[in-house]
Amino acid sequence: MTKINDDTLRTFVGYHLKRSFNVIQSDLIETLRPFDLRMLTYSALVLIVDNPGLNQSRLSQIMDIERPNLVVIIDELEERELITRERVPTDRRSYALHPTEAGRALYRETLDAVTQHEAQLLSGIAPEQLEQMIATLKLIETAKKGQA
Amino acid sequence: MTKINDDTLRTFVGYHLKRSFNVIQSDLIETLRPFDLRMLTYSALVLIVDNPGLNQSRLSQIMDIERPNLVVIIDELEERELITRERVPTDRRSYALHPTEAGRALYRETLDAVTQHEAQLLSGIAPEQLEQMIATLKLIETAKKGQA
DNA sequence: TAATATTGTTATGCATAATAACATAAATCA
DNA sequence: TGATTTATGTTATTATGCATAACAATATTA
Repeated sequence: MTKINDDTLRTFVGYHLKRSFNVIQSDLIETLRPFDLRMLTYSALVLIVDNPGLNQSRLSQIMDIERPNLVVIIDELEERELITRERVPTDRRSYALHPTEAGRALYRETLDAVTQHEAQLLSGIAPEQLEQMIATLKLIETAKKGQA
Repeated sequence: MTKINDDTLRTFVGYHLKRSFNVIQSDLIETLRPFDLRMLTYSALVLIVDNPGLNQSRLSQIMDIERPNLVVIIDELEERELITRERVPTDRRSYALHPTEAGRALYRETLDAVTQHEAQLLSGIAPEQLEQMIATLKLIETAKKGQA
């Protein structure tokens, strides 16, 4: 069983990003499973609770997904009565998204669970080191627009 | 156009990882498009060139994907005559994967392109800062097994 | 030898993500 | 004002990534 050489791929920042993200993602999926939430439905719920009244267009922008892909997510949250779609009088094309009381309750429950699971997963890493990394990740996030 | 609040999601390391990875991934997809390669077919090609003779089982392990999902990737690389599948005499269940000359040539071309594109994308970030981040990412990568 | 495990494969399903086309409504502009 | 353009949400469609079950061929083990 000779060890496989991935040194070439290791020269890419993206390779490291993907592999580490996979670990966190697996953990998150397991954490959300008992609540019957997927990553995207969870993200959407959090953003709606924190930004009540926003519309789907804005939500799809911040979530970095296309509007058509958001429709099914919102459908699911609405069907489960975690959020509501309300016509906006001043712009009858769009819907204002609001959490229900059940939505807010689920938000609190899941926030606790997700926070604790991630903290547990990363418990072996110094907080300052994580903060340092997040600062660099933010630079990458804005690299597209920021560069020449 | 009020700014959307994603402070809650920003408390999660995974959120930052995902957003920054998206930026790098978009760039990589564009870089690979002229070569008609996707991320996974590219990764597989690189690993086969760097580890000639390995089999699909081992390759799927290092790539962190399930064996069934590797089959189509290998099919494509073989069909394009970038690699070959060769029966192993000592274990007739498995195939030894080898790059063709065309495969090695494409490897060299794409390696240059990918390296340069990533360097350009991240040119605004200090190399030491990136190295520091990679060290942290490696810790996360092994967090699953490493923790209690 | 019989039972078990491994390799590669097919089939299948779910989640994520992108595009085209459309109806409705709003904004622009000429 | 009326005509054109733009924005919002939607449906349909497609590609990609990723997981599981089941299987034939082969190898290993008990």
